[in-house]
Amino acid sequence: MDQDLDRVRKAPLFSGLFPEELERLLAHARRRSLKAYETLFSEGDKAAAFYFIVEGSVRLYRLSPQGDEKVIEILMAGQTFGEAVVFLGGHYPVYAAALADTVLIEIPTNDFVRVLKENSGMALRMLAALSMRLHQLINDVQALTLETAGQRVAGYLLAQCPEGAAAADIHIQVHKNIVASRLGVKPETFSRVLATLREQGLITVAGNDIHIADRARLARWRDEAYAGGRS
Amino acid sequence: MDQDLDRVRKAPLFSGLFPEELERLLAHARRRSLKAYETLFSEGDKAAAFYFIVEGSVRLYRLSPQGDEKVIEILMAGQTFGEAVVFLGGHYPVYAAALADTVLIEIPTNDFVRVLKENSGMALRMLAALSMRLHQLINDVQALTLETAGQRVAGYLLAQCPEGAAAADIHIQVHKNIVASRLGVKPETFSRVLATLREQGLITVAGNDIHIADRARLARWRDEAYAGGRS
DNA sequence: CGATGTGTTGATGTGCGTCAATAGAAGTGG
DNA sequence: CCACTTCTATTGACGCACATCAACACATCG
Repeated sequence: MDQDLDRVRKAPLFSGLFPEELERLLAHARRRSLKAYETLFSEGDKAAAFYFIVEGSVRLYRLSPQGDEKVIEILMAGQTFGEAVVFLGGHYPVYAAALADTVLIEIPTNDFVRVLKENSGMALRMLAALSMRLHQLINDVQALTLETAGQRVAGYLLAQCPEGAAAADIHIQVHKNIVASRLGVKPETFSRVLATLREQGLITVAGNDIHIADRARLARWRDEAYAGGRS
Repeated sequence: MDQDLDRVRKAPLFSGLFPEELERLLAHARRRSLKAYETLFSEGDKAAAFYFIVEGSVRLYRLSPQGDEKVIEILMAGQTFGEAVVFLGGHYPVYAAALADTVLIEIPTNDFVRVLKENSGMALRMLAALSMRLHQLINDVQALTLETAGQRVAGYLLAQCPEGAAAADIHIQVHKNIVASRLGVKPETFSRVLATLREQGLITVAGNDIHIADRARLARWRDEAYAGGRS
C-alpha cells in the first residue's frame, strides 16, 4: 500500500503538492483491486471518488440504447480518471471497466476539492489536465468526421511510436477490438486496414506486435486520404 | 463599453467574483467588433486572450489538410470561448470566425490566470465549466460513432426546444450548412432528414423556423435507429 | 483436447457522401 | 425598384467506404 501511494505522489497532477496537502488528499484513499473485465462504475452512477491506476488498464466507454459500445478512452498505469466529474454534479458520464487485472487508488472527491480550494497551483494544474483532455476529444471529433477509417488507424499507429526514430516497434497492450472501438471502427475494418498496410510493406504484424518500417512513409500514406480498400 | 462590461459581469463564470477581482480581470479588456465571416484567430495561433460574446455569434472549427471543415461549436451572445487554451501552452486548437456581425470582449489570459490563482472559487467554477465542455464533447463522440445522421439531427432539434412543452417552435439562428457541419453531416443529408421528418408529420419547416408537433413522438422516432431514407 | 473467444478474410448490403441540376433567397448596382 | 449576380437550400441519380453477415483460423485455458 505504501509503495502504491508513492506512485500516486509521482503523478504529474500531484507533483508540487506540499507533504501535508498530499497527506490530506490521500487521507481516506483506498486501494482497490479489479479482476479483468470487472466493471468499476456505470454511466449515471453517483461519483464520490476518482481513480489513479497503479497497475493494469481501464477502458472508459459509452453504450447506445441498442447496447453498442464506444470506447472513449483507454487508460494505463500511472494515469488518473474520473477527476473531471467532480465538478459536474457528481454523476459519471461514462462506464469504466478493467481491461486486465488492475489495482487502483480510490481518492474521495471531498478531499480532492478541499485541496483544490487551498492550493491554487493544484487547481491550475488540474485545469491544464482537463484542457488536454478537451483537446484530445476535439482531435477525436475531427478524426471521426474528417478522416477515413484508414487514416485513423494509421494515425493511431503513428501516435503509439516515439517521436524521433524513423522505424519503431509498438505493442498493442489491449485487445484489438478495444482499440478498434476507440478509433470508431469495427474490428473487421481494423483488421483489414492492418492487412492493407502490411501488403504495402508499411508495417509487419505479429500478433499484437507491430513493426513500423518507416514512420515518414506511413504518415505520407495517411495524408493521402487513402481509403483502405486494396486494389 | 460600460454596459458591455456589465454583461460580462453577469456571465455565470464570473459571478461570485469580488468587485476588485472583476476590476483586475477586466483591467486590460478590449472591445472588438467583427464583420460577418471575419476570422478571429486560426488554429495554432498564439493565444494571449479569451473572449466573451456581447452580441452576434461565432463558430469554432477545424480544417482537414484537404480544406474540409468541421464545426466544433456554435457560440451565441453571452457565452465565452478560448478559456481552456490558457492552460495549454497557449496555442488555439481551433479556428474561430464570426457567423454574423459580432461584438466581443477580449480578456488577456494573464489577468485571468492571476485572478484564478487567488480566487479558488473562480478556479472551481472554471473547472466545472471545462467539465461541462468535456461532457458535451463525449456526447458528440458517442453521437458520431453510435448514432445515424437522422438520429443526430433529431437529437439536435430536441436539444433546441425547451424541456417542458409537448410542442415547440425553434428558430435556427445560423445557416443550415453550419448546423450540418456541427452535426457531422453534409448539407444535402441534413436537408433530406428534415424532408423525411416533414413527410412523417413530425415537424413543419418554413425557412429557418421549425415547428415540432410532438416532442415525445420525435424522441421516439430518434430512438428507433431509423436511418433517414424514405422507403 | 474440446470449448470458448479473438482475429482474419470473403461476400454482400446500405447509409450517406458526391456530383449535378434547379429553385429560391439575399445582396448589389444602376 | 427591378435586373443581375451570388449564395444557400433542396431534390435526384449514382457511387463508395464501411458495416454486416458468415465462415474459418488460431490462440488460450480449463
